[in-house]
Amino acid sequence: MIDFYISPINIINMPELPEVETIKNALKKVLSKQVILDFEIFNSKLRWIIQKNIKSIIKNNAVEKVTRRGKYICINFKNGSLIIHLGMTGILKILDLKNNTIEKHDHYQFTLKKYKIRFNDIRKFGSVHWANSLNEHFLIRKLGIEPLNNTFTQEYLFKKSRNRKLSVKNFIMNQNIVTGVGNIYASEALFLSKINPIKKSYRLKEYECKMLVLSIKKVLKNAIKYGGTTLRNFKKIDGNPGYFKQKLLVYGKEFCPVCTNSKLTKIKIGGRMSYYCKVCQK
DNA sequence: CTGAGATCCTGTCTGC
DNA sequence: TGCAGACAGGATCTCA
Repeated sequence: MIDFYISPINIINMPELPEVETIKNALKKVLSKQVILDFEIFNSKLRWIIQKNIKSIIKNNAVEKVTRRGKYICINFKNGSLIIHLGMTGILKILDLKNNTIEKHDHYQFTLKKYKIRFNDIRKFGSVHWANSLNEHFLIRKLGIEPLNNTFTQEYLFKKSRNRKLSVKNFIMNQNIVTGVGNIYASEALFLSKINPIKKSYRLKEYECKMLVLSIKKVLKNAIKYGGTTLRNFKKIDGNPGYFKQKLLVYGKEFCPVCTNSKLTKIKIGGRMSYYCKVCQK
């Protein structure tokens, strides 16, 4: 009766940095110092084919620590790391050892001494990789700065944005610039910064970069505090849904929370739905 | 190198 | 009721 999920659990949920951080922290409690007794693949065709040799590498190997880099969960062993991405619909189920019911969209699982951890992903945008050296892995090595680090500053963002013609929204969602910001928190941070998401990056002023850096940090920290955004049924380790959704200012909303009479503009930028107030955001 | 657009996937929703 | 088509989006890939 210990079955519970520790990931966003429905379609239309987008695990971004706060959600992955929350999941990582939950996973840490279950996985730290544990020995992997088995690794089984039910369906290897995810975003990338799951490497067949993972089982032989991690079997009887002990987890040293669980970390996060951008939107990736890293399970670190003494000789390397597993890199897990949840894609859009990936969830991790913590199951009783006796649970042998493989459900639709279950793709792989770890067996520990007391639990099984099973990955389920409807849209198969998720992935799992083994890396002998985490920071040299192709998924990790190109990643930009962690937004909650002190090195993520207005000077950095200003410098990086020079000569860039793409929209600010796509710019801050580029994982090679700053990691972990996805569609929801990009919209939120741009609203707090009073910056129009379609503005060309090279036109950002220094004070706008300052606002943007502060807003990104604020939005992400706040979301972590509230346990990640709930779009439908995000469940934390205790099984209670997160409730940051109610805290969202513009994403999925109809009216501007500041100038309440203005209808928010809803357009696609780079193929992604974007919400902003054309009165407040210039 | 840059940036725009296609692509992968499947459950849900809309319209005929 | 049934079914076709649109839609959602993270990250990579292709192409100009």
